[in-house]
Amino acid sequence: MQRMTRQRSAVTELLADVEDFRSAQQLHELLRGQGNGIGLATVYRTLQSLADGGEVDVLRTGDGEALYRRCERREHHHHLVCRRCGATVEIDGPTVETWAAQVGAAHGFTEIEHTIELTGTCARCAAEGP
Amino acid sequence: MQRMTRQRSAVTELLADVEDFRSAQQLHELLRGQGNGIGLATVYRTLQSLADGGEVDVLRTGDGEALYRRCERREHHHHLVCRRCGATVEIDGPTVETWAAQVGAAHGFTEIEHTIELTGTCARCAAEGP
DNA sequence: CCAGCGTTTGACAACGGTTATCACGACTCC
DNA sequence: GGAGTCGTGATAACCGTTGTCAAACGCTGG
Repeated sequence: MQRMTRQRSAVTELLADVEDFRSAQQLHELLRGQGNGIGLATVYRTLQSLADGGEVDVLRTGDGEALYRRCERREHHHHLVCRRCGATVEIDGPTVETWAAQVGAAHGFTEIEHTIELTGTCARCAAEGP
Repeated sequence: MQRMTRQRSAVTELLADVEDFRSAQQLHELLRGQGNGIGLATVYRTLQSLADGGEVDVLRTGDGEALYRRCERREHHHHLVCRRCGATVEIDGPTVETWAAQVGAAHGFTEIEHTIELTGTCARCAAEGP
């Protein structure tokens, strides 16, 4: 049975405020910074259980680090992420969904899943220059 | 300057034989097993340099492990991978390329890159049952 | 309100994949 | 053949993440 603790609500509230994908360690630091004492292990556990429940989305960075974000929509969708500032736009692409299913079926594969993530530089970051 | 050593050619030859995505550690074991003494660090280094040169493709598994594979085509493409046996089909999708570029541009993002990977169960594995 | 009990927490250790270190060996060019 | 360069490999360090376990906590029924 799931219990509501101070730590758990601190994490969910923080996620509600933060727009972009953040690592577990960043979230831990933020919580510490705002006076909410919390253990790192607890942050990981909480994020994991939220992810399992589909409450947050998980993204793997190029070097294997996991990033978390609370998304607007709970249904299946993808992301367009700024490589500079992490700003994120939620995307849904009926086009690619059907494309993925067709390609899989064409090669005799079943139970197709797909990972689609777009990365770019957002307008604001592009304006700032290097 | 790149030098051709016994270890380097052992890795590239092994990659030429192996069809599916393998982890650095698996490749290391294979090399050891076939009598080719080689250090783990060297395997990592070699794979990294091959990946930098676009000679092999790198795939990140769900838990952050890196998998390597020597692909037929050097141009940009994607993969359909069997989640059971690792069998891989190379895919190119003009559809998704243009879709990705359009979606990015529509949100003011520039220098769009995309990650698209399909996972499924191949016909052979599906036939075997659980 | 309180006691009891199962859950959650958190400091810390352990883990697993990857990368850095550095002494040694191999190769190259003169 | 000697000097300088580059590659190797055992080992240690790294870093994100997960396991451990006693203590603290939240809930529930009395």
